[in-house]
Amino acid sequence: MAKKKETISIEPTRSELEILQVLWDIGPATVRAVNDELLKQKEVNYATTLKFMQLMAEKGLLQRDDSQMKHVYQPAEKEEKMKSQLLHKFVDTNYKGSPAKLLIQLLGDEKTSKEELNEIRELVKNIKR
Amino acid sequence: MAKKKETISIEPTRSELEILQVLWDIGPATVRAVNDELLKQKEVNYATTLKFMQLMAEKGLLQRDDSQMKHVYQPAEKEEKMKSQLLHKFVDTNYKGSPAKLLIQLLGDEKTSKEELNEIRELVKNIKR
DNA sequence: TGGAAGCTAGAAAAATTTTCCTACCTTCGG
DNA sequence: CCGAAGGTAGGAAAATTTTTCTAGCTTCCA
Repeated sequence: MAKKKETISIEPTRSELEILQVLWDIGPATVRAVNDELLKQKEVNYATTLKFMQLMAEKGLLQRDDSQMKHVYQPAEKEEKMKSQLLHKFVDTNYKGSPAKLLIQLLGDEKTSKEELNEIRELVKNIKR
Repeated sequence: MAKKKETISIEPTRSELEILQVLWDIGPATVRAVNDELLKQKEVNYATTLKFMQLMAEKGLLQRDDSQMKHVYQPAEKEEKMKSQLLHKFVDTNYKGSPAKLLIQLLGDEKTSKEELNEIRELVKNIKR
């Protein structure tokens, strides 16, 4: 039996991704909870967050349980799946589809700390099989 | 003497990045040349490309030589510098600032081919010292 | 030399993304 | 029961990004 690998059709905008990230981090939540989380990062209006989450639910980015007065939202897709898709798109766009090119950039980049570099080396060493 | 590391202030939009990529690939070029390149990928209107490049020059994303009738444009920044910045922003947004997390995703991802994985291993092996 | 072809620039429209006002409903404490 | 607090939905507006039309200038060559 083959694994299903459909592609997520709707790509989140920046703002939508912020909301998704909050939900992945804290789990299913109300608009209020998400908004409170966002407030820790930047100024946001409750109505704006509400509208986004409603739109995202319509688009299929979020699922919502509206059986209660306080609707509870959660991401329609697992974080890993969405991130995988975003990463591959990023690699396609910026590294002509070659993850190795991305890695080269990472390894050669002054902004990548020594600790990060060591961590990366460890990772690959262990995977090596 | 300290190295300069100013941050590029303006972030390119998707469309702007496409144009930058063409210019990085083919070198300084006229709007016509860029548009022809873009046409290989998708349908684009000359006037649209022109307008983008004009705006990008205004924003400082491109530099232009308008001493001749056919203006010649080129990216204001080196590809590596811009890509580095985009990558770091991507890592911040999606991997909480940890490049290692990104790598884990890459290594664990079914969509990453065996060839790519091997290439990555080679890379890190060679870098190791 | 006359006109077609190619170029830039300005203005505007269209499309998408983001923001917020406000009306109305439900819940809850006094 | 009443009013305050907090919830949703609808409708717009604002801001940003993308697209296109067209006027006017220059070049080129038939």
